[in-house]
Amino acid sequence: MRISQLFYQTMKEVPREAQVPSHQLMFRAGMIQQLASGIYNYTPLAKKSLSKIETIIREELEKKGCQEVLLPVVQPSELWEKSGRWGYYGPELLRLKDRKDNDFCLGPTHEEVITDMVSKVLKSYKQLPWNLFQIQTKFRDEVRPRFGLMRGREFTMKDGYSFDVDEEASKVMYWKMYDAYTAIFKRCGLSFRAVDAATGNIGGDMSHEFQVLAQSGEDLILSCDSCDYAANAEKAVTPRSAQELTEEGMEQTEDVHTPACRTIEEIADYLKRPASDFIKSIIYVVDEEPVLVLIRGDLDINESKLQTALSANGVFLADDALVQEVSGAGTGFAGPVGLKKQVKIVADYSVTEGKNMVSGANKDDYHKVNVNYGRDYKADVLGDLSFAQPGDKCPKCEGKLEDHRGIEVGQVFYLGTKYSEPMECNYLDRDGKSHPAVMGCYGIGVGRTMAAAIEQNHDEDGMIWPAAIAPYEAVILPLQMNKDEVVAAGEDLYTSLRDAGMDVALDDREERAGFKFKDADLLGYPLQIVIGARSLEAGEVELKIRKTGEKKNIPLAEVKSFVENFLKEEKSAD
RNA sequence: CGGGAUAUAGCCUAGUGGCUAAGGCGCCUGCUUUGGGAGCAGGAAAUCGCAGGUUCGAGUCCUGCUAUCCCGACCA
Repeated sequence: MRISQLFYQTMKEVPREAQVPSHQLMFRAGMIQQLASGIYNYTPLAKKSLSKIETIIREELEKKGCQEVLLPVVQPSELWEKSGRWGYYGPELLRLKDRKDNDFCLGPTHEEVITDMVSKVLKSYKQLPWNLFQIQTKFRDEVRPRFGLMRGREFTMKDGYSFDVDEEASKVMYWKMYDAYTAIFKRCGLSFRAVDAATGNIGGDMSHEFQVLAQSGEDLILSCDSCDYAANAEKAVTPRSAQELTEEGMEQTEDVHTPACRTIEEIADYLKRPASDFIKSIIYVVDEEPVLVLIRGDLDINESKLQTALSANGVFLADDALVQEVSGAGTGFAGPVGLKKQVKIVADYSVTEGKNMVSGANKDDYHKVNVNYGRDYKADVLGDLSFAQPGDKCPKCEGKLEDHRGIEVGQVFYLGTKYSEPMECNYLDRDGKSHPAVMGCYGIGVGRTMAAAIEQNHDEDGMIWPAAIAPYEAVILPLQMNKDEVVAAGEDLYTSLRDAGMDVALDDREERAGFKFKDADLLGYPLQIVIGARSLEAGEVELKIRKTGEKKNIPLAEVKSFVENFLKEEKSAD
């Protein structure tokens, strides 16, 4: 590409809105423009990088026997009603109507459509397995889009879905995809970790996230300092377990007056006891049923674990009216003993760890002291509902968990028959018996991967692209555009590198040297090939490796092989 | 959805109720310059987010709306 013809513009300043490095730098480099909140235009530089990521994805998936399809963005509500998600997907699902007043949505994901598609073709076990993927636009009406491409509303995603005869075959497929993802992100030149993850709304019971390690990451990851255990903090297992309490030392419960003490902090302060002496009692609505959730006062309820523990489709905080109805008191005074309305009680292991705890008394302005698990109340479900903390013991070994920030660029799920059953995606086995296909699903955020690469690889001068996904692998910078021999050397080199199959740019603009250097640093070409009058007299050009800042003079005749070797090495997956 | 903030030229910003809304970046013309975002001269570019209101007078004050960002809640 001749930069003089490239559609782009670089800038020295960034808008106040851009907060994270990838957003700021992509803006300054003219790669993206914001069209609306969470919705962006991608200019040629961005599109080139995206395409390279997509190519890597396609190559690695095809190696595993995956086949590419293309499914609609606009999807009829019927499919979503069939899977049950039309009801509980919530406002993130952008719904619209056509001229005939029929309901549609913009696809935030494609389980429904693909399962429907496959069900029309699937007849026999002989056809399986299938693994289908697409690279396509998704729309999710995020409550709070932010950080440029990191959390947009409209974005490009590779989503894949596998169909197998049984759980065993599906799990083999799962690990095959795990390997493919590992290969993909390695080839993209990213430093990442695969971590145990929660499955959330999408369902299923096994999942890994591929997290690019970067300071600006939105996710908290906990990993063991001595074994290979790593998990998203919302999934990471805590060292707690259910304790058997003896009655020894348990004292009589008693209601105490605690006016206007609604939060743990207020009541702890008022009674002069540590937060860990309290039982935090929060009423949730779980699949339309009120549930009382208990946890020790110094811990927080992990809604993701709660949802999993109850095999629920969704968990939401109850509103004040429901709190009143269940507990008989205003918010802040609920407790497990003496509820006005008996509801299911779910408790974290932590409430079994102490005696004579304090909870709400289900009476306005009163708390109950000396509440003991087992004697005074029991939970219908007792489990691990808290967040693991850095420093906690590793659930797999004797090591300690340490924390990292991560950007989730991919996730793999084992789904089971969550979609194939309601959507009647069935096959006949050897004996003529019908079974739902066993599914897995696998996603990669393409734009987010690009943004994550920048988050992980930049300095104060600009981006530092991994060679495999750089918009251009190298740039040729003829410095004195008024000197014919400099211009000619640039043109020759440009032609020769391009003929050798390299993706290079030629900065043929009538600009001063400093200007070109600044632009080249900002755009982050892995390699800058500088052609200046001085070194050219000696038959040499100067190469600058963007990543290390290293500069070396090389005879013109050797440039091609040097660049070739450099790029080959940079793009190799280690 | 709660809290906070912002909206002035393509971009970044200044602008105390009062004259023709100011500067930088970028853009155009000419000269000059050519190894780290040069210099000089000239020029184009603004419905001050939208709608009301207060006022002799509003970019500036008030109300409503919209959009955007930040923190939190939320988030395959």
